[in-house]
Amino acid sequence: MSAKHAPKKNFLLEAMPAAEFKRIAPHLELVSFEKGDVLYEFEEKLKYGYFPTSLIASLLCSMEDGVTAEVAVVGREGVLGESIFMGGKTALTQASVQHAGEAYRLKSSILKDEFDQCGALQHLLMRYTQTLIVQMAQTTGCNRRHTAEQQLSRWLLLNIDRLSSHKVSMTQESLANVLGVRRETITDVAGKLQESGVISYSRGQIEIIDRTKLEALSCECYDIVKKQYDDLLAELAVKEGRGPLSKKAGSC
Amino acid sequence: MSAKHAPKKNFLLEAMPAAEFKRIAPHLELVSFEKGDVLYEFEEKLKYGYFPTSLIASLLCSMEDGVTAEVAVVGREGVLGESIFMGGKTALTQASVQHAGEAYRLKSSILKDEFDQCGALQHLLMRYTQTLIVQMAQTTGCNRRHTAEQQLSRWLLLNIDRLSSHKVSMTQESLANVLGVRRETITDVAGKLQESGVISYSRGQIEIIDRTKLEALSCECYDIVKKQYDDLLAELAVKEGRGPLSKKAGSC
DNA sequence: GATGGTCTGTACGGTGCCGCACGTAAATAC
DNA sequence: GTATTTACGTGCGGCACCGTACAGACCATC
Repeated sequence: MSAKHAPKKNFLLEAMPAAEFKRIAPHLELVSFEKGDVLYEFEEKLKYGYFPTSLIASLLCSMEDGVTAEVAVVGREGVLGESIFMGGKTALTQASVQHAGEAYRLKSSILKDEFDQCGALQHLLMRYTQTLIVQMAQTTGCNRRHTAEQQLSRWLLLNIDRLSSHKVSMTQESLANVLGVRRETITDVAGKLQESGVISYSRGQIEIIDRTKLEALSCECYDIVKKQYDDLLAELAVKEGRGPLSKKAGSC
Repeated sequence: MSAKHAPKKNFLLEAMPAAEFKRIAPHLELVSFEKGDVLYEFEEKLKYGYFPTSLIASLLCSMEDGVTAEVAVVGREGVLGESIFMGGKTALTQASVQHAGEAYRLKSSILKDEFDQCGALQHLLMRYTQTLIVQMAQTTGCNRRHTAEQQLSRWLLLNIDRLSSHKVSMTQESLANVLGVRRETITDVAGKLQESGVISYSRGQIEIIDRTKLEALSCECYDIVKKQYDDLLAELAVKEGRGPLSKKAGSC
């Protein structure tokens, strides 16, 4: 199931120059995942890196008592399995599929080798890792300082951005897991959002009715992460047409 | 004030092969910082990367209302200013000095150029960035799930590890800022630790009396971050003698 | 159309931390 | 040695979220 040139969109793959993409294209496999699938566990040896096209995954920190907390959201703008190219062998977090969909997977060895060519892919992956770090930092602060309502709003916004849809499929139970709160707290908070006409919610189907209100209810964390994401995309778009990325010639 | 070969210890610099170190050595400047100094603000353009030898800095996420929350701790095992080599221009977080001390600073351009040689330094910095990511992820979860007492214990342990001392100089006010809680909460929690003979505390001087108890009071987050840190150090030690790092020959 | 599973709503006491206000004691300044 | 600053202690009401328990509402299946 080797991929044609960008049949489905992953923004990082899309931004690669054609010559480089050709090298890895034969090794890309498009695979499907269901909600709840775990791409890898914390400290697990990584066989593949994943470039989502339609799925969305959460990077989760799972605690001793079994509860979890989301560290970051990754969709088609990113990649899963940073530690492959960052020089480690094992996963830095758990990665869990929140919205079913597809991703290109690439064997760790291939990904690492291509990364070590010090070409465009290296730049792209590191650049993306930066946005991931900012998202993690902001999530840390958000967990410390903001209310469940703000966090739910932020989460919904981050996810519909990555879905290009105003509908999210997610039970209160699942939301509680990613946000690291009780299921009842979600019932409470989501209920308020529904009353004020911001969302409608029924048996795991959330529909965003009033995005503007949702943004107002969210905290600055959304804006900060969004800005990073936008900056990254803008940068990727500039490179389109697959010219060489602006990298110092001969630096490697 | 160019540096001799490793006159003070920064573990990353120490782990560089001699040939590479020679290239950057003339550009390293040893500089002193006081507690409270801000090395860079979030989104600030970075002039220098910093390799701490004796100082300890916090990476902080600062919120709209002026409050802050610590995202990670960086000491002589690490580097400050990742975004220089990760391809961005601006700081991903604020970096604030918690314990006065020294660091080697290196102009961004020099650091970036050396990084782009795809040699040992690149590997080292990326490897370190990984441990940083794990620390951030764990801090996120810790903020979500653990009590102020657990977090204070974790913080103290992380810091004395980096100081090789059992004394920490830090007012309750400062502690409240990094942990993202009220000053009074620190009074409360630190008071309990003092009563049970774990620490002694007087006007900004904390002394760890019973490290074992402190570890018991801390959460698993300390162990996880510590393990990452130990693994990194072990890896660096193996490379000592400044042989070439195990990097695929000719990959660049 | 009865059954069992999934998903959501509600209720109640408990607690960890907040916000605020004020008091005190040690260090510093002069 | 008096004044001021810095650091710490305390007390009280409040609130967000927790833990637990249970009830209803919707869905699938047969």
